[in-house]
Amino acid sequence: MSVTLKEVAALAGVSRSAVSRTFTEGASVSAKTRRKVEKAALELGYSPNALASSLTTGRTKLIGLISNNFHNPIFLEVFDQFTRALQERGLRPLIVNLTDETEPSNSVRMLRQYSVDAVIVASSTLPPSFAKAFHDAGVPVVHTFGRSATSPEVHVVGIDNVECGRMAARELLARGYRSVGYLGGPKDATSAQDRYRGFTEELVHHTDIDVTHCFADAYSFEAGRSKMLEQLKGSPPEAYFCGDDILSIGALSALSDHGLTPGKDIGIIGLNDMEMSRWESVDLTTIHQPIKQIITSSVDLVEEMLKEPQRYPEARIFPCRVIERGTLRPRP
Amino acid sequence: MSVTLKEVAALAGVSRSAVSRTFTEGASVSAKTRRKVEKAALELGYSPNALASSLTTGRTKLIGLISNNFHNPIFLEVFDQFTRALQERGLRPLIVNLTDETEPSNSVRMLRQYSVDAVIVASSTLPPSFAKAFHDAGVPVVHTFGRSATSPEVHVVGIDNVECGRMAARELLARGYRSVGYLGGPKDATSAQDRYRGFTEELVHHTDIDVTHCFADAYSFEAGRSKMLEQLKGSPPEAYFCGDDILSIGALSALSDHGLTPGKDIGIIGLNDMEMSRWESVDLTTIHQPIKQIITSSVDLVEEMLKEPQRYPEARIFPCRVIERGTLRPRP
DNA sequence: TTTTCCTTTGCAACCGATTGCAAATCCTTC
DNA sequence: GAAGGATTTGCAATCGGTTGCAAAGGAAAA
Repeated sequence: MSVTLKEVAALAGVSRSAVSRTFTEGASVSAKTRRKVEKAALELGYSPNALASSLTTGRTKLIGLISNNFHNPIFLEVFDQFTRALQERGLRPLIVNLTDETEPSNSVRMLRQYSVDAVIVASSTLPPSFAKAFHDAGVPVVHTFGRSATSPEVHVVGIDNVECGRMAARELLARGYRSVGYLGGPKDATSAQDRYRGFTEELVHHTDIDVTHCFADAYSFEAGRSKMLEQLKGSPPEAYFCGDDILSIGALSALSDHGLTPGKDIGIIGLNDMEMSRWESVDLTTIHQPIKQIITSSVDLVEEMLKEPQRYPEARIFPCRVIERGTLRPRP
Repeated sequence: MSVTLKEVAALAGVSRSAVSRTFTEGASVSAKTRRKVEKAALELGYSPNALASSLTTGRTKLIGLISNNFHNPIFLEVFDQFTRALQERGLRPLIVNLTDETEPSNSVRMLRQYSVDAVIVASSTLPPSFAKAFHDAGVPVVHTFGRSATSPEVHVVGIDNVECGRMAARELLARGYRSVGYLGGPKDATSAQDRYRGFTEELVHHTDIDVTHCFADAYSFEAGRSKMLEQLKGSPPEAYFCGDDILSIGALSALSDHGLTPGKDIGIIGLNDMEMSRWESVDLTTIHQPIKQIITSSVDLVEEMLKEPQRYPEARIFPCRVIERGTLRPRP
């Protein structure tokens, strides 16, 4: 079927080692043999079998990329960035889509079977223990969008979710809202928990402000929408911090059902600043999360771990900032 | 580092073949040795190295998944479906993100280096020749969302784009629009071309109907929006067939800029019926493309090609249907 | 118990590469 | 032209498995 080292060696009239060496960076080959080999390789259409070489080198350049957020449009951007960043560095993403049915522990085994060089867990809804399982199995791991504080054993790249919660609270205060709510992601997601904590912490001394909260079932449009519809049945606060742009957009849809104008009747501030939030029809005030930097940094970190597997774990935290658009009333 | 066959064999007190055989379906091992081996494997935490075995078996269970549409939200659904369908069958997706910078021919070489068992080209904007390159290199390939007519050498799964164009034209006619336009995807995409052809073919005998057309630069929100803004500078037709929902949504945004109400002032019909099109705020009349069936069928086809590599190429075409929502005026 | 046949087992070669080591070749330098 | 050192080369072992083949073991039949 496909051309092997041996055939190239035969055609070039050299040993197999010579061929191998012409294709490995920094090996010792004379210009003459290199020429012969390259000619033969071209003629035969040879390119080395990465998997076979991984056997001896111990490196596959395969990186497991695990996620479970296939219903949040931000993840299209995330995948785009990740796949580009990885392939720019000659690494190949092996995707794992963690659905509710799939047993998480399976993915550890499976990725080990394919001897991935490292794993990126790209999700804020997977527990730190999940990322740690890879670490324990001896697989270098980076938890992108993970919780920074309580993950001392695993590299984390992302944002300070607690601080984002505070930031949202401050923003709502600054605009004079007297009652505010948090509409978070799933209760068991660390991001939802941390944002909640920051949000309430910031408001705890403002006893004159009414604070409520609730958690959506998922980071998805439908979840945000239905949770907001539920809220609107009662007496909702003046403004909401939604734990994610897609929740915000779901919430906006619910508002519109009730004939409420965002920014006027009810304030909404999101988190992420995904492309869609910039659309004129959405025009969502939100907290910008520097996705691209986070992802580039994650892949940098992966590369560094390949060189130095026992590297001491670190948390790389990127600052966020409020992007003012049309879904909060103006500052007084 | 990781546990190997040899160590398990040693612990279990059997030969390496015995261990190998306990882990390969349908090999001949007695219940007794199987028990011994399984015990030892469990104790050591052994799982076979898929890549090493691929060397002899010639099967990696790696499937190349190539796309370039990372700016169309429908592709999040597409990736979700593909990754699930593949992993349900024990296959692993190796993603290639074809950006403008990446040389397409590189991806052929790269995927061969990783000896993928097959390749899925999931894009309607890549030329048939791209898919064919894999075929020529001896790699089984399925072109999902590809052009059916002119690709006799490669398996294609998707829809009849010409027919969809006709369908859109008929729908606009049925609603009494007297001037209609086609706002297509990139001019060099076969899907954009075929939809255009069907659309104009259907209208060619309706000499009383004014037909115009234009092509957006990409299947993206921004491209749809800016192309529609451009159209609105002139004297636009009464209704548009947009070659994709995301183009439609971009177009809707442009309409709203001009204070035009879709369905009332200007009609829009899209194609795809992605999740977002169902959102109340979008409420897009569109032609439903059965994504899930297309993807399941693509993966089925991949599986069948693994069994029978020289399988005669076929086109699997799925019917589409109009989904009526709010962006066309009612039938008279 | 012996013969026959079927199942299970281990040996050893092989898959497509890499790499340490020693031999061979090439350059310098005298 | 020979000695010396630096490069380049090929051999052979190795990575972690699979598999054809022949030998060993077991069960059934005689």
